[in-house]
Amino acid sequence: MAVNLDATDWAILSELQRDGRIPLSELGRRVSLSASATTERVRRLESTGVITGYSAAVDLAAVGYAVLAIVRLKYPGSHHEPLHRLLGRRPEILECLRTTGDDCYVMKVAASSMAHLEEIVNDLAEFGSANTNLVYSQTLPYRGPNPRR
Amino acid sequence: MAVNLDATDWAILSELQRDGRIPLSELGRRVSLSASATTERVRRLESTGVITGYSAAVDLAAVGYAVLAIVRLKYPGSHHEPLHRLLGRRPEILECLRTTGDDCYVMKVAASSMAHLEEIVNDLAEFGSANTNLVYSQTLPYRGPNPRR
DNA sequence: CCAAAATACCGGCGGATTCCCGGCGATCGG
DNA sequence: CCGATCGCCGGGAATCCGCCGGTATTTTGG
Repeated sequence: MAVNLDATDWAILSELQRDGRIPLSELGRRVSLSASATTERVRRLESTGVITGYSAAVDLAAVGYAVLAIVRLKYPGSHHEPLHRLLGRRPEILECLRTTGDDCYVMKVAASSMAHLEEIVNDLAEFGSANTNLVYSQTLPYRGPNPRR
Repeated sequence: MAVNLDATDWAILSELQRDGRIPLSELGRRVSLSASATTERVRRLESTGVITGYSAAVDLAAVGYAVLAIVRLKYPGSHHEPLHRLLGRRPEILECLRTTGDDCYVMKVAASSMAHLEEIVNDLAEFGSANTNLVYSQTLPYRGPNPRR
């Protein structure tokens, strides 16, 4: 599953994580490679599954989601389909991880207001006990993996 | 801070979150707009701060980070600089949110092995009591905001 | 050690895309 | 009614992408 990456590959990943829309020619310039060699590298990274896609980052507050919360859900039993259906129905649930420990699921939830958040948490509480923490600020917004020096 | 978005804007955001590298002409085709009108819309979304950037998504396991964990840190006191310095020194810490509740910080941490994870958590435990949960799987990988129907 | 093969890189060409215009039509305020 | 503003469209120049053959370096196998 793990692919071997050299310094140039890491440089490419770093640039593409910082700005996923730079032209390949510019990317080549930054990593000191010709455009075609860069293209080939990127294509390989994509086809080996290192790069799984590209996406625009959207500011939550700017689109009306003023509240962000971490919700931990203790979910007894093993009927997971209803939860999956809820994930499909609730775009406000932005991310959902299954974890070890007391809390089976950890989710990131966006809402436009506290009332809105309450509504979502009510839905979640149908499944188990939900523990909610509001997010003050993103001390460190998500950054992709970087080489361990 | 919040910007008003019409259905076309949301369609653009949706497409760009799904594939941040599609040509603007193709994007225009998908949202039924000319290339230049699309360009103008995207430019506006960028300059108003709705779109904060573009980035490539990198598979953690594929680059050697086989272990993912959620670490919650109870951090007494208000000396946050040392933690910030640690964030800069430890690329394995992928994300860090400051939250309400008992746990002041919630982080997402990637490691190549349990030993590696232990090392990182040791660093964190210098600051307060760290509570770690391993991630089995990403039930729902991060998806950006979508309109609340 | 040498030769053959494989790999990674470069440069150039045609087609597509982006960027920058001016122009058109609708909406708004006076 | 009229001028101004806004969003959209279409066109042309510059740029970029995808594909090609050719060259240098590394790897493989005898």
